[in-house]
Amino acid sequence: MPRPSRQPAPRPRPGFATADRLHSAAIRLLRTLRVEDRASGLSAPRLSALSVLVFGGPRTMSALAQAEQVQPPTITRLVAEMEKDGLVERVRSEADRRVLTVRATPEGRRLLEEGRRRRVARLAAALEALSAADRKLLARAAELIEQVARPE
Amino acid sequence: MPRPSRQPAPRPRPGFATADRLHSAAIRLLRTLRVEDRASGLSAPRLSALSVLVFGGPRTMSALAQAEQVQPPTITRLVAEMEKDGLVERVRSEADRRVLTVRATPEGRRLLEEGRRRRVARLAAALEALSAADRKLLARAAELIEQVARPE
DNA sequence: TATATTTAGTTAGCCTAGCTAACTAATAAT
DNA sequence: ATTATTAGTTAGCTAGGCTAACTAAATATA
Repeated sequence: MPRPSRQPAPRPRPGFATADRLHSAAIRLLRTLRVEDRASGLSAPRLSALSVLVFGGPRTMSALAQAEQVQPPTITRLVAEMEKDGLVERVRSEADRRVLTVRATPEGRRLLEEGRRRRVARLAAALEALSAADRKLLARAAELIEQVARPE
Repeated sequence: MPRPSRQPAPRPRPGFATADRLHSAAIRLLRTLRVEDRASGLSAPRLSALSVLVFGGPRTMSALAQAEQVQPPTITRLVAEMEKDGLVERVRSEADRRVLTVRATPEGRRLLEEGRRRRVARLAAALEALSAADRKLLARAAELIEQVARPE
């Protein structure tokens, strides 16, 4: 008996099952590592913004909003509070006086890197349960994911 | 010249570099897929809680709080609002009348699964840029990550 | 059995972080 | 010169985080 629906049967993409498993694994991985974030004393939005600035470099308010997938007013306030706490600095652009460039302060960078070290250390400890070959496979997988997960 | 620090030189763990790369890759991956979440009309905390209930099954308020790594009052309110919106239900336990079990409603499940489908579809599309062998490698990597990222 | 302790969850009240709408100031286009 | 566009802010609302203090049920203890 044919399917009664009006739409054609969904053609299964080759990588759908893999995508599903990879998606779940990534969620579970980050959920597990997130427990280390409490120790930093920074909220999730602050850690996330700081990570963009530290690992991706300084950028304008708008660019930061886009990276964080939030609206501009959210960034205005977040950055204002973070600046008050000495985590970031805003610099007015000479070329275009409307534009503000935000960058992490040394203190902000230090805090973020410390937190990241804790997360990565926990993951590294967990990876020791694997064989060297499996770790190698994961390293390669990380490369592939970076390749594929380019923000469009 | 020996290092002047008081602590012994940090012995590099075998998997530290791999852990670092994997961590970055996972962050970038989920950041990329997150753009699909707007379409669900649900906030990040709601999607996250719903995902625990749908994929991990019903659980008590406390267990949900622990899974979400938030304090009990946060869950009380989140669940109350989600119940009002028909996403979850609370059921008083017969055995212990203090305990409430939370579960997703069919509507909650439907919304979550739709959203997940969108995220996974986007990832699957991206994976088509890879060779079948590379996709196979990622499937294996997902298994390894699941193995390693057990919430302790 | 009566009381005390522990446990599950809620309420109150505060702060941060999300949003839209409406604004200012600077630049670019007409 | 004027108009339109762009970058960011302000105002004001809602959702979601916290701690402290509470209620009610279950468990332990005197």
